[in-house]
Amino acid sequence: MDLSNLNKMQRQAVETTDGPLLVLAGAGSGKTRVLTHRIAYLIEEKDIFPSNILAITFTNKAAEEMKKRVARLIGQGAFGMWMGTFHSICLRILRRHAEVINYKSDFTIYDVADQNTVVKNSMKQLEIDTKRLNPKHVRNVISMAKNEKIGPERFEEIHGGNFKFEQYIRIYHLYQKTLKNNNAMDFDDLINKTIEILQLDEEVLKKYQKKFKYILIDEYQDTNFVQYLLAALLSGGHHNLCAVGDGDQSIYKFRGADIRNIYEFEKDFSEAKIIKLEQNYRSTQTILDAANHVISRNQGRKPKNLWTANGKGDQINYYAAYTEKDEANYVLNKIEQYKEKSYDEFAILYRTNAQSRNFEEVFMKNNIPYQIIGGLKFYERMEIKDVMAYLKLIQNPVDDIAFERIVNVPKRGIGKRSVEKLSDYAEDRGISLYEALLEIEKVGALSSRAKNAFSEFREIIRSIRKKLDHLNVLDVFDMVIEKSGYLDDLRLKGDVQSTTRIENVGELKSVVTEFIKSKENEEESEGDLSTFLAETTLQAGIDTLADDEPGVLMMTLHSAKGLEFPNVFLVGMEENLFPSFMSSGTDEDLEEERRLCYVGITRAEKRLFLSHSNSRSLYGKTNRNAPSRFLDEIPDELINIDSKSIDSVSSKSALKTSKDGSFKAGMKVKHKSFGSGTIIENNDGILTIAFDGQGIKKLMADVAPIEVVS
DNA sequence: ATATTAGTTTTTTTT
DNA sequence: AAACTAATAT
Repeated sequence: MDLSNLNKMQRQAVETTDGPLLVLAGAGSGKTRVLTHRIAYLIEEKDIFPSNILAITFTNKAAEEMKKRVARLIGQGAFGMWMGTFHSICLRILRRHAEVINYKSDFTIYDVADQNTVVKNSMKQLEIDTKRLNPKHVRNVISMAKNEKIGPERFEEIHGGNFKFEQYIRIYHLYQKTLKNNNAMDFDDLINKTIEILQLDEEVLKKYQKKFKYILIDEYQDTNFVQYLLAALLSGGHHNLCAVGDGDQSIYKFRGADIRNIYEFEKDFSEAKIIKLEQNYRSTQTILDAANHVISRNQGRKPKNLWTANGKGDQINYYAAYTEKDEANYVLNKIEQYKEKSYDEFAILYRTNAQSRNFEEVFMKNNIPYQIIGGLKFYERMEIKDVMAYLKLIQNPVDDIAFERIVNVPKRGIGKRSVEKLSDYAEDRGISLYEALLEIEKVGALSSRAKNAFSEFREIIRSIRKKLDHLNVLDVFDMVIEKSGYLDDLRLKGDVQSTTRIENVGELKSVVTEFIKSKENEEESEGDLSTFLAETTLQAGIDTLADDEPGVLMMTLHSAKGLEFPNVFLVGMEENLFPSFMSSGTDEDLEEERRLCYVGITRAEKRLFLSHSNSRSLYGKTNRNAPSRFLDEIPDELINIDSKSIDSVSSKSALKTSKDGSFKAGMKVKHKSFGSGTIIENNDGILTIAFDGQGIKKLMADVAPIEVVS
C-alpha cells in the first residue's frame, strides 16, 4: 500500500487502525484521501474483508465517490463493503430484521411532507386547532425528541403534567401509532428503530458487531445523539471506530446534530487517540486567512491552526450591489471574465434556496449553462408525488397517506365527504383505508354512485397488485400511468403547466429505467419496488448533481458542505439574510451561522467573491439590509473592492431600452424632489435610480421629472 | 362534487 | 410574489 503521497499526520490516521480514533480534519486537509487510503490499507495490509468494513458518509453522493476512489486504490471494487448514509445503512438492517420490532420489512419511508400530513391528520382527530398550533412546529418537536431517543412514552414521562406539552404528548402518541398502522417509518425512525432492534435482539447485535470489525464515520460533527448511540452500539465489542470531522463545520443543529459529539469523543470512547490534520491543500493563503479570521470569533470552539503551503493568490473580491439583479449581473460578468475551460469551475452559494431565482434568470437570458442543486426537489413536485403515491400504495396498501393523496387523482368523483365516510368505516373496524375499500359494498353510509367511483379506483390498485410478483418496477410504473389515466388527464387539460408535468412524469420514467439498469447485476431483491421507493426518498439534493452536464453550480451553503470549487461566489452577505434573522437570537445560533460562513469561504480554491445587495425583496416586499457582519470580520487587506461597476449592469442584458433610449445605466441624473443620483437600470422605460442619500427608486422615464446631468 | 374566488400565510438550512 | 386554505358559487 503506497502511502508516500500522504503527509505525516495523514499517514498516522491511516495506520492507526485499531481502537477509537478521532481525526480532526480541518477544511481541505485531505480528509477524503485519508478515509479512502485507510479503507484500502485495511483491505490490503491488514487483510480485512471489505464485508467487515462499515463506512458512513453524509450523502449518497459522497459514498459513491468514495467507493470509486477506494476501487482505484486497490485495483478492484471493495465488494461487500457497507458504505452509505446513516439512513441508508439503517434501512438495510431494518429490511432484514423488521420482524424484531413487529414491522413488516416492506415498510414505507415518510418524508417531511408525509410527516406533516400525519401530524395534521392526528391533530384533526384530536380536535386540536392547526391555526393555534402549527403542525410544522409539532413535527419539529417530535423530530427533535426522536433525535434524543425519546419515544412517546418517555416524552410523556418527561413532560407529563406540563400544560404546554399536553398537546404535544397526545399528538406524538397518535403520530407514532399512525406510522405503525401505515407500516411506515419517518427519517428519524430509520435510526431509532435500528437501535431498538439491536437493543432487543442480542443475537442481531452480536452479528453486526462481529460483521463490522472496522467502522468509519465521516462528518462526525454533524451527527446527532441517536447516531452516536448507534455508532457506540455497533462498535461495542472491538471499539474500532474512526470518526472524522471538524467542529468548525458543524452546521446541522436544526436537524438535531450535536457538536458535543465531536468535542467529547475522548470522554465517550476511552483511550481514544486524536489526530489533527491542519495542512490545507485546497485554498490560497488569502482565502484561508479570511476563513481563519472569521471563525476565530466563535467562543465555543477548540482552536486549531489551519495552514497552507499554497501561495497568496488573488485578493478576495467584494461587491456592494444596488439590487438583486445588479448582484446577479456582477456574478455573470465575473464568470465571463475568469472562465477558463468550463462553467462548472464556478459555484454560487447562498443561504436560502429562494435566492437562486435572480441568477437563474440572468443565466437563462445569456445562455449560460447552470445547475441548481436542491430547492424544490424533483421528488417534491406535485405530479411526481402523485405517481409515487400510486407506487407506494401498490407496494404498501396500508399506507393511508398515499391512499388519501390519490384516491381522487385524477378526479373520479370521490369527494372529501365520501373519503370521510370510508375513513369512519375503517376506523370503526381498526382497518386501513385500502382494506375498507376492498369491502366497499359493505360501507352503508355511501351512495351507490360513490361506491361505483370507489370500486373503479379499487380495480386500478387491485389489478396491479395482483401481478406485482411478476412485474419489475418499470412495468408497474407503466401500468399505473395507463390504468390511472393520470397522463391522459393532464393531456386533456392542455395548458403550459400540464405540459411541464407530463414532461416530469416522463422524466420519472427514465429515472425508473435508470434504476433498473443500475441494479442489473445485483441481487433480485435490490431492484424491487420498495428499494426504488426508499432510494428516491432518501436522496439528498446533492445526489442529483450531474457531473456530465457542466454548468455554473448553484446551491445553499448547507448543500456545499464537503465540496470544493475553483471560484466561489458567496452572495447575499447581508444582515437578516446571512446571518439569518431566524438565528439572531442566541450566541449559539449566531456561531452556527458563522460556521456556515466558514464552510462557504473554505469551499474556494482560487478565488472568492463576496457580495451583498442594498435592496432585496422578500415576501413581496422590498427590504434594505446592512452588509453582513461576517464581512467586517475579514481583514481589509485581504479584500479588493470591486467598484460599483455600472458597466456590469449595462454591458449585458440589463440595458436594452425600447421606450426611451436616452436614459442609460451609469448616467448621472437629477430629479426634482429626490436630488441627484445614478441610473442603475432602464427596463422598458422603467428606470431604477440610486439617489444619493435617498435610496433606490423606480420611476417611469417618460413622465418623471428627471434631467440628465452627465 | 368541483370550480372559482378571496383571504391568508409563507422561507432557513435537510437526511 | 407565490402558494396554500377556506368559503362560496356553479
